[in-house]
Amino acid sequence: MSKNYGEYALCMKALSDETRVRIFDMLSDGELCACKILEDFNITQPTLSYHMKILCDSGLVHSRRDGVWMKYSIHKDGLDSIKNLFDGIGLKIGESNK
Amino acid sequence: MSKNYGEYALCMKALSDETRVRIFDMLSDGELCACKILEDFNITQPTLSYHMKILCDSGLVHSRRDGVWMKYSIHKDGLDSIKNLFDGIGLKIGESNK
DNA sequence: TTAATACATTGACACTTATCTATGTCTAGG
DNA sequence: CCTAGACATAGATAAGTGTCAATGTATTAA
Repeated sequence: MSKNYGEYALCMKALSDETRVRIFDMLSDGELCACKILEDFNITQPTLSYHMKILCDSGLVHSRRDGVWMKYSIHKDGLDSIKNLFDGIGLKIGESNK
Repeated sequence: MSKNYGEYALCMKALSDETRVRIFDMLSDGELCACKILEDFNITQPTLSYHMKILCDSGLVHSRRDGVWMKYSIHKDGLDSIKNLFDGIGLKIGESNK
């Protein structure tokens, strides 16, 4: 199974904006709706919507409707994918330092 | 110690390009000189120089002169920093799924 | 059906990015 | 002191990004 660097780059791009990496970290505490996230930032609602779309398209964040609200949470598979990349690199680096 | 999201975003931005994430992964096998890296890509030398500067500025890659050559390697501290971010998030997500 | 609320989409804009060609800088050998 | 090789910098440019105001869409409640 060869690595899909395009997908890795897409995930990194999703987290390459300070607002988005903050949102991603917020979601580690559990599911949040858009209006709750919006309270923490000085951006407009359309801008947040734009950022959430990028996070969801990357596969790192999952969304679902709950009535009028959109609930966002971390998509474990997406997180595991990049964790595996860095863990693998870390192992190889660590080995060479022994 | 609060998280420096700006630095995280900078690291992610450094890896948000497919060429750069490939280079970073290549470096997990050990130090490489620019001319060796260049062989693996269809880009010009100035473009590679541009990418290496971004990787170095992010703190993820270390560079040193060796005579005429520039040798690049992964900067362990930079890698550990983002590994800690994802590990921390992974732990919180894992806990909530127990 | 109407209104209110939450979110998405569109269009515009300034700014950033990835790439190239051309040129500059630094190091080692002769 | 030249020259050649390896890398960096500058300038140009097409494409992409983050932001907003304005508007559209979908859901719930009355």
